[in-house]
Amino acid sequence: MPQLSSGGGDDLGANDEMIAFKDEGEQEEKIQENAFTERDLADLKSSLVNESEINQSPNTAAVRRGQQGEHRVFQDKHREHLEGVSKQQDGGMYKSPAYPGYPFLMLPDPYLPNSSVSPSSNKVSVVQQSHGMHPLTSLLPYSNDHFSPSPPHLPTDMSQKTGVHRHQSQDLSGYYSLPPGGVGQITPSMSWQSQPVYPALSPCGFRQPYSSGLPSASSYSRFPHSLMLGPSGVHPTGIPHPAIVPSSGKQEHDQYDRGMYMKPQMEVKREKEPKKPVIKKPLNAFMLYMKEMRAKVIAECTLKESAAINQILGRRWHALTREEQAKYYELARKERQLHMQLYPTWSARDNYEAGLSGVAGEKSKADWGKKKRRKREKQQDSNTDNSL
DNA sequence: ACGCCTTTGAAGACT
DNA sequence: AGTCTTCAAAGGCGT
Repeated sequence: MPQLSSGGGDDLGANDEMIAFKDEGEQEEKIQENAFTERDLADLKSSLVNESEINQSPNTAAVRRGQQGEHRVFQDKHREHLEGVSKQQDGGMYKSPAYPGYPFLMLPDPYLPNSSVSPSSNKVSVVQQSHGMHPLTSLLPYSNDHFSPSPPHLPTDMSQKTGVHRHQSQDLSGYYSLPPGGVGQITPSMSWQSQPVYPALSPCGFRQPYSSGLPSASSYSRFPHSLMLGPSGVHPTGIPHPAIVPSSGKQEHDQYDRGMYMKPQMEVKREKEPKKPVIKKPLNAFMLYMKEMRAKVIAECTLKESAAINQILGRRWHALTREEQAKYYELARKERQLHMQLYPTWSARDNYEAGLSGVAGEKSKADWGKKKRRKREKQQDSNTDNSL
């Protein structure tokens, strides 16, 4: 792999890595992406409309799968690259920052209550955003007061569950400058706040400033509202950890995400029907990227449909340089580490069908199999249609 | 009210 | 080991 052969410890942006992109046609895509014009957006919109008008043609899905396969090639390679990156980073990347910084989670000095981010500081404070925040993103702000390896608010079976496959990460301190038992502070290497992380190219390809649709302060432009932290840094609900949400599906997730915090109406509902909280999955790199960029796409493309936005973001994701993507991969890795640290007993399986069952992790295998079959049948149907 | 769409990546289940 | 499935976010839309 070119990216792995980049010298074992060399900078992420080695030339040979880019050559690999070019060979895979990614370079072309990048060029196209940079040239993503308003017309492209219109095309995308119209194509979306057409897709729906063409009766959700399975061919579209097939094409998309093909494209995904294409992407997978890149992703696989990229993943391998990042594994190499991670090894490098493990070796002290965050002692000597390789990246300009992370676009979110950490706030520049002006936004930090104690201005904890400073070259001389060994820790980065992260405060809570008020709404629309990723649960795990909000994990970071939690102080040691809130953290315990087995948070008291967790359902008891979380800690007692058998078959625990998670264990305390021993190398977490390599990423977070953790005091004994402490989480919520990060090593200071992300001295990113002084540099623009992304080119001034909008998600739609518009080369126009973000001044119109986004917060006027340029500093804020890198912090979409969904990633902005709230004033207090304290979870208003009293739930010690925002990654834990009521377990009944989208609606409550939305409540969580938008205000994060339970509305009175919700409290009434909870009184009637107490539900076990759900610990959400940590966001992967792309999800983190989407979370950051979504607001910009919405503002500049006047799009609201998430499906369309996600398509744009998917393209832009592939248009990112490896260095840019690596930032998100690394951040996602950190979040996984933190999540693992906070919830050592948590498993992704806990949330399988959690929304339907209302009881995380207790959905029967049979029910899970039903859904699998249903989806499989769905795909078979589309394949059948394609073959006709 | 709830599921789908749409994206990528991680994790778990399955073959 | 390799493949498949689910879930994570988001908000409009359809049922």
